[in-house]
Amino acid sequence: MTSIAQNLSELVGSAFAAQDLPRELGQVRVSDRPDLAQFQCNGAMAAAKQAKKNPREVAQAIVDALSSNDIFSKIEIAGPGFINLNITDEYLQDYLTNLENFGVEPTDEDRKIILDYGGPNIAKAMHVGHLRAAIIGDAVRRIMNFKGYKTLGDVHMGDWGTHMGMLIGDYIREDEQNIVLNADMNDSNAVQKLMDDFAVRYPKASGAAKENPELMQEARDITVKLQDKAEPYYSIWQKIRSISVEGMKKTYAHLGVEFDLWKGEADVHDYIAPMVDDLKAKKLAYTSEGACVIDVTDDQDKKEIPPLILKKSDGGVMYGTTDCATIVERMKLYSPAKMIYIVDQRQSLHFQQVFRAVRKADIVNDNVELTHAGFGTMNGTDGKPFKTREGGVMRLEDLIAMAIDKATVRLNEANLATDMDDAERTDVAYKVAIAAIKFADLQNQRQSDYIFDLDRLTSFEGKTGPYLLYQTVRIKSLLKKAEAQNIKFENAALIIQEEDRNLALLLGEFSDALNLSIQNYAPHYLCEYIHKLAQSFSSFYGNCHILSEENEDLRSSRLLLCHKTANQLEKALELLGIFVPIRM
RNA sequence: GCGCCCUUAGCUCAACUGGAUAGAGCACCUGCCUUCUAAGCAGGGGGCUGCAGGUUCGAGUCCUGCAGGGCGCACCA
Repeated sequence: MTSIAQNLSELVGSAFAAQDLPRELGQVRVSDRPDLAQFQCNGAMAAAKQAKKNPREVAQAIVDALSSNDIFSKIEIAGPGFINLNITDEYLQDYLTNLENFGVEPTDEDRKIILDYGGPNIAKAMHVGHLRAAIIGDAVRRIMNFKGYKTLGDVHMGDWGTHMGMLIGDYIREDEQNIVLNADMNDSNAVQKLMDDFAVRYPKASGAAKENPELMQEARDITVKLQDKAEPYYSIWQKIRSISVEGMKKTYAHLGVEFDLWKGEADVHDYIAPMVDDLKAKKLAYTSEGACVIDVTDDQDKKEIPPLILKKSDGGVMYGTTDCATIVERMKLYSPAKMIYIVDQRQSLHFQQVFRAVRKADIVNDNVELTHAGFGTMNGTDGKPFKTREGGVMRLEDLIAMAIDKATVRLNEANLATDMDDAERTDVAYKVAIAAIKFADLQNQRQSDYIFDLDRLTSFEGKTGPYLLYQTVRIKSLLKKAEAQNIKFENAALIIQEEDRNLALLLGEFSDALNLSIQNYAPHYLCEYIHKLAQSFSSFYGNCHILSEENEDLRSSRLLLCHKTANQLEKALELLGIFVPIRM
């Protein structure tokens, strides 16, 4: 069970193979000229080039081989050698009637896939800069899980670097470390107060260290001591970390972003010393300018790649060190097939260094894929890296709150809100808000920069998350009415007519979109598909009688088509981390 | 200086990895709520895909050069 195009690819591929041509050239895709055909295969032209034959002759041989097949209602050669294909309505009915798992074939990969899509620093308020990694990573995780991959999402927070030295240094200098040490973790007010304290103190300490070299040096020294787990630094750190994690979990939960592993840089500390010793023994690590480094250059390099620093000259470790050690740990614990880092594109040199280092050190072999699935920078409407009017970065919680407010206003304007109780209204506003934010972000291609536009992120009309929810809710409302009228349609025969055909064909594309998203670690392919499906339904809904259709067979058929559409929309949205309210 | 990325409609973005007539949303214009939710539908205008060459049956997509923008280049993450 796959998509319609994949099914056709097998047939056409066999026809190519029978002509001693590469099977892959039989790849069939949905036509980009729907006025000419439903599906197309372009392989004949490529095959002709390889075999030095006339493309139309090659195409003709394929067409002849396919013509005995009764699932095609049209097979034509067009232009230089396009093979245009239409399927019969009987085939389409049959495909949809037997549709299982939305046409998605499970993978047979049973090793783990590790997804790294968090990276927030502890003690810092989460801001909109954390949005993309969280949303894209969570969607990739959900999508891969649905395909049957065994994923592990790791938040991998920044908790072992110099920024911790700055914060701890500030507490000690002000002699206020007891605020942290004595905080009662069971008192939610105290915890909140401390988080607010971090939010003020950290920027202050960080700014001061940047201006004052002595403070910076002090922060570095404390960081080294912390990394040696010396007191009182380590105790203060532990408390800061556990409080921060609590806040972080709350925000991620609010966003509907989930992780399997709540690990940080510090968790792999014990792997570092043995790893460095091993690298020294292998003569890969050496001392340069007082630091312990590993060379990662390659003969074919066109640019200079600096070595990866494992230990700074003061003995401290950097995030490259912990990243390598994390890979050591992941190999040991999970022996994964892939590790995918969904991290800002600007980190690409860093990941290149890390990946080379661990391959060179034989920490991972060629059976393990290491990918930096980078995403573009979030810019403001002026094209520069995003800042609020006050010059800061907008907090993630503020963004969510704004979107919820806007959704609540919109909801109160609608007539149907009057009979909702407060709990339902709150739930609907929340779901609409999250859908708006997530879909606005996810529909962008992952790797290019994008403009952070608050109006767009909290927009509910047009190509938005709420539009998709709305269409899904409309179908579900119809189905509920059908149920209330005791209309049974689950076992109805599908009747494909002109009005239904586009929607029906689209239902057979789900797996194509899903696979593209997986291959590229890019949810925007799935977004594109969902939008097309929702639009196609909306058009269908506007043009056809469904519940009000007088012909009972046709009515049942259409209800069944609606039912399948709703299921697919709801599932696809779920894979993006978007959830559908009962009504809106 | 070296290297990576980007430039598509007025704006924000797509284009199934080289295919046919480059598609959506916003904004603008024209219709449609006494039939299933108007957060909607039907339709319209709007493009030398930054510029110039090249590769080939075929280029927004690949190669070269140029212009403009962003980013990264040893002890921050």
